[in-house]
Amino acid sequence: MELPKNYSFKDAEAKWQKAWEDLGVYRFDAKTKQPVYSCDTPPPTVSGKMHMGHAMAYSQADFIMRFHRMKGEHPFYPFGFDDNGLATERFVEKKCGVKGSRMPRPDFVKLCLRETVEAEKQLKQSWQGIGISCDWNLQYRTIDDWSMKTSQRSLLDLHKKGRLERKEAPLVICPQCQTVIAQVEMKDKELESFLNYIEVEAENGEKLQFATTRPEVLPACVGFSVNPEDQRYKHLIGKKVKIPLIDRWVPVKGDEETLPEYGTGAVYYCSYGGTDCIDWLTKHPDVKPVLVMDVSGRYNERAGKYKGMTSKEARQAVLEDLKAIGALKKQQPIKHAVNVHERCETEVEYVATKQWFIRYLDLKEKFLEAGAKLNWHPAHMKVRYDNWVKGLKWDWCVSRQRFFGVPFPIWYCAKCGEAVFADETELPVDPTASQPKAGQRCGKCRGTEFVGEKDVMDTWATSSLTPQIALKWREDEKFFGRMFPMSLRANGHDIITFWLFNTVVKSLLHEGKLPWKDVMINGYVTDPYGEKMSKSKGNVVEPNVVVERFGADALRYWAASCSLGEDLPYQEKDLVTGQKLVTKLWNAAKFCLTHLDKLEGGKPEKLAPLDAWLMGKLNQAVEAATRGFEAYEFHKPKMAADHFFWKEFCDNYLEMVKDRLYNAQAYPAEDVQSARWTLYTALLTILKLFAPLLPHVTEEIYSLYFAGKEKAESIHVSAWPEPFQEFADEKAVQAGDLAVLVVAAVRQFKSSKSLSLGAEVKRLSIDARERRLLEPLARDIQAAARAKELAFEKPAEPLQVADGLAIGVNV
RNA sequence: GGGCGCGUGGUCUAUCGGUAUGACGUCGCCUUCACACGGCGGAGGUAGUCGGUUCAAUUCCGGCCGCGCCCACCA
Repeated sequence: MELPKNYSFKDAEAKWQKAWEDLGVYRFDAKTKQPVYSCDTPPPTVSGKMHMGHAMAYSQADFIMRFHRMKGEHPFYPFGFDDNGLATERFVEKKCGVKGSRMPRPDFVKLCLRETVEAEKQLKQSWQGIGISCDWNLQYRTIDDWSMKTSQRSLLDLHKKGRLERKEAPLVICPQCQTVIAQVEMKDKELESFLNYIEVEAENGEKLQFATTRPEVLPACVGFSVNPEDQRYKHLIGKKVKIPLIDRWVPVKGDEETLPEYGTGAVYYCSYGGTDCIDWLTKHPDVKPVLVMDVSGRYNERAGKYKGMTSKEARQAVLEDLKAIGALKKQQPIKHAVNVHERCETEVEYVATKQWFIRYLDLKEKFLEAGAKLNWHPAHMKVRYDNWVKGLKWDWCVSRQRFFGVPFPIWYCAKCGEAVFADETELPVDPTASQPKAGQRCGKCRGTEFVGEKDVMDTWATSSLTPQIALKWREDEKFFGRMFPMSLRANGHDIITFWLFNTVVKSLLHEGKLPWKDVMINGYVTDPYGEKMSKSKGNVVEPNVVVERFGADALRYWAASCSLGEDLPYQEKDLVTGQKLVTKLWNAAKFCLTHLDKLEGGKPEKLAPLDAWLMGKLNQAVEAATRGFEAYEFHKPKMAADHFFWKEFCDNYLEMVKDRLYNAQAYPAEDVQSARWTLYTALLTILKLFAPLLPHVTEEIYSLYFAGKEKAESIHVSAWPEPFQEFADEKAVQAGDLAVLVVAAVRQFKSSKSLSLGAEVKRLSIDARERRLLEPLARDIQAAARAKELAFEKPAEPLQVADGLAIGVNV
């Protein structure tokens, strides 16, 4: 058997990606008798291209899935696309030159659907291009009818469980752009500002001051706080103070959080000046908010003379008015961080609106317990989850004032405003385009006219259901029962607090258990200097380009080079390393196969000493690789396979066994048979160890030779190697290691004399004390050293090989 | 400001109680038979910094410095 001279990764990778798909190598079979190993991977958003971070993270998850497949488990490995939400709207608006807010929603939604289908095709190609072994028949989209149905079903279920509520909540708006903005559209900005000291009068006539950076919200002031321990003010707690300009009396509360040393130690609260104000109002429910700002970003009639102004205008006006009456006592310049709208850099405003919430703050303890039951890889990532849960202050707001998303299955009674929920049989439903089913009446006033909820759900409300979406939740109960919880979630460390946490929440609320057993958390990809890749820095490298130049196997090899959870800089040299390995594998296989035609018979009873050494080393590599993959530490299998293949197998074994293969007639038949069997077994095992990392080149070699001999049609469904316990022979390993040292010493000698490695040695002397150990390997050593004679004797000019062992080389 | 992580030869990285792994680069040598997309050999690090625990620390603990990520409108 002769392999072609060169391996073309371009041809082979394209060929195998297609063949795997055609042959259904990765197809999930619901009737399988094998234990199922399932994986919940992130659905990438369709609004972008695949980037190196994706390439790394999905490769890392794929290593694990490929390992489990070979271990004899049956993978359930679906792939999804996340295509609802703000990012997609932006993407479509930009691409088509439209504005979602300026066109009829059904038209916009239709447009988004069309564009995302197109984008998904390209993304699918990118993911296939790096050799992901998911089953594309299990593909889902977070906006398709099934996902929508699942998401709406989840909402109805939460309603039934009393977890859904509609309540007043602050919404972030940009007063400049006059629009509602999302968390992700905000950024931090260090701002030069003034801390304004304003005087108020207490009930008892006492004058005191508070300090604020936001005097403009004064018309909305409803409360006042001091620290309960603060001797200056504690006697005022429970009394009232009069806010100037609006002459409103507001209550003074005692709050631990009010720091005596900041400003004057007194603070005012407005509805709403910021999240702290909202918190304060939540803590003091007896105080009613006075909402002075509308969604337009302008003050309304409740702001009195400031009506119609924006914050910026009001700040000016309020300060002037305060100055005029002498209430502005001091202005102290300070720097502080504020949230601004990323596009126009305007400070954001908070206005109160009705929103849908999933009530879950009471379950913090449960969430912490759940987090503790998950198997985190790496373990320290759990802390991020814990800190997030402990820091939660809000229920989960799931409504968004957007267009392209999963609609709420909710109408409101046109008469009394009472919410009416869709029936589960109607799902998926768009309440803006349909009515509740016939005969439905308002539960409160018996009204028969309804208005559909216009808001759509937050994208996390749906993507937090990926296990339910993939596993046909409430559609195929038997299947779901068997498959849930899933085995593994692969997740980036940046979205532990969103995607991972939200998925845990939904799963606990719906099913009362965790969605998966294990989680593996991946890191980021940075540029060669450790900086995050971003368009604005111009340091973005595209995986498609990398695959084109170096091959998917090389890309994956790079992705395996860091430990799980670590950030990895993209360096071209690392891709070259992978490419070299692929070439080396090809060449080594080419050599082996020319000698395997004559392989006859099965496993020998006893191995030749050198072969026993190699098998001992092979066993170690197999054990290390298996342990590594089982612990999600894919870089360990990589190192084990690398080391065995490159050092032990190529550099030493092949060089030492060559003579036995080329001059077979000069050796006993059983030694030759031993060599051929070892060669076959070691090569096959090497291919298998590398198969999860380098699926293409290993499959190519396997298919050209081993597929015909072994039972599996693809290396990826062949059995993961087990150590050959019957050949575990410590003495042989020890002897082989020593023989390798002797050969290395001869090489070193030749190198130091500027001799070719092929140069003949007249006589090689090995210290007689090692005769017992090395004599069985004498012929192999002699052949590798190209020595005409080999003798166990005291060397004339000794070269130190190891402690206690010296050799002499006579050329 | 809070949390988490990281800081190892020129560059990236493994190890994580007994002076350190590998890759790339670099220098020298080697081309008849798997591979010059190669082989062999050499040089190069006292593991950010200070201090503590220990017979022994890169590895454990604490301070500091630097970097990254997540969170947070201390009015």
